[in-house]
Amino acid sequence: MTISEENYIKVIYHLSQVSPKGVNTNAIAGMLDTKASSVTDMLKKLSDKDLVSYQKYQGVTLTENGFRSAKMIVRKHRLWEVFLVEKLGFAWDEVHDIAEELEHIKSETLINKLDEYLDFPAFDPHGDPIPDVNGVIKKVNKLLLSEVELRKEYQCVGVKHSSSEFLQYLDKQKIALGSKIIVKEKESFDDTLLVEVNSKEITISNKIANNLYVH
Amino acid sequence: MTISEENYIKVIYHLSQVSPKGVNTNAIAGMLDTKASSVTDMLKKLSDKDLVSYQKYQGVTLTENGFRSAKMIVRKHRLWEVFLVEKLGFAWDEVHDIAEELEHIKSETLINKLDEYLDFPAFDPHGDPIPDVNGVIKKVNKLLLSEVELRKEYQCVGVKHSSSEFLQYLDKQKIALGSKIIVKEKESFDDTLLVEVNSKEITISNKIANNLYVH
DNA sequence: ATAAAAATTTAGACAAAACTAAAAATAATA
DNA sequence: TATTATTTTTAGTTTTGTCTAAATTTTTAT
Repeated sequence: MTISEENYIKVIYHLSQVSPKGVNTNAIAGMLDTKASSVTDMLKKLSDKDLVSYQKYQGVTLTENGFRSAKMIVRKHRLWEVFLVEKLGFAWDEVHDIAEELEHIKSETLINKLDEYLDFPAFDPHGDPIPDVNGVIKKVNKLLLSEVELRKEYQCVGVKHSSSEFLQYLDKQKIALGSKIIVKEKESFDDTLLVEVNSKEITISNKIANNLYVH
Repeated sequence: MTISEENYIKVIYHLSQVSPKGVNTNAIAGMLDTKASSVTDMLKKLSDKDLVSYQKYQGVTLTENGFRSAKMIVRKHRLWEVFLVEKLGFAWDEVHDIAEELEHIKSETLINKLDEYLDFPAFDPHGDPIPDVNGVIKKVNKLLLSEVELRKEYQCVGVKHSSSEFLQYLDKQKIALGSKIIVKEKESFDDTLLVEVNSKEITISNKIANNLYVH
């Protein structure tokens, strides 16, 4: 697989989680910052290689092969992110682009040795699960902070989108994965939350609450 | 720079060490396993980018820019090799191809953090020097085992070519970088050496002696 | 010095992955 | 249902890096 093919497969994998019955050409184009016509070309090629099943105008799904490949790319991406944060001391908002390159390094042995070196982590620095050597993904029932019950204690376990701005906001508020969090009040007008983290009370917008997973 | 451009620059850098007054088109083609005509095309492009100075039929040399870039690629390659051996437990004959991919990862920050993580090594697992962040390379006056004086103690510091077969031969003979070595006798007929390593006497062919650096 | 050999470059072509513009199919709406 | 809007595909180009075959330059050898 070329780097380009891998990027398509990965994007189709992620989009499949939202639209399992078929991913749209335009959606793929949007994610890859390319044109719909380029996507069509690539889908034909991926279909010939039995990585996706594709019929004109109907969207694509991953085949067994494509699904396996996708999980291995995601595995690489997330393991490299752990390495960058845990070993090299990068901040969690700095690692995505570098991991985007590292995920295309070919060697199977490399990634399995890296996995071992990192002590077989199950989650990456953003709380996303890392497929193991067989592609098995650990499930956690997490919910968005915006959906939790009042006055109950939760723990931060992940972020929905890992944009730099959002992650840096969390850093500034000293909210990290593992932080205990309790929603004290919910403002019914704009869904702003009054929460307790690190024994301090802060207010959190609905937009933030909609992007933070707790457990 | 594209990956392909980087590979050309790196090869020109290595060949320049042997032919400093101009590297031949064919030599480059040989190293990259490509055709001379492809090399000519690329040399024009690299020349336009001021990475090499090139005039038809006269061979190429690196410009200041090209030289700096080349050293950074070599720096990346060798730092990754150290990482693979020291941290991930690869054998020294297994790391070349993987480092060949890793050397093209773009981030400056990444490589400097890796350098720090590895404790700023000056040499890679094969004894080759690693350019520092400013491109400065530590020189060591090393000589080939075939050129040393009899009965004097030397230390292995590097290999000339790091082919798997050669490295595995050294492993088998328990010769590692840092091993003390003394040449006891030299057979004048075929230049075979009788040497002492690890308090054991072994015979070493001229071909081996011509590929092992000592100090 | 000249012919033969080797090395290098040019010219033209190809595959991969992208693009633009136009055509076709599907979805949405009056 | 007919029409419009949106999405997707097709057709034809472009760029990058490669190739083959032919032409040119340089080197070697007679």
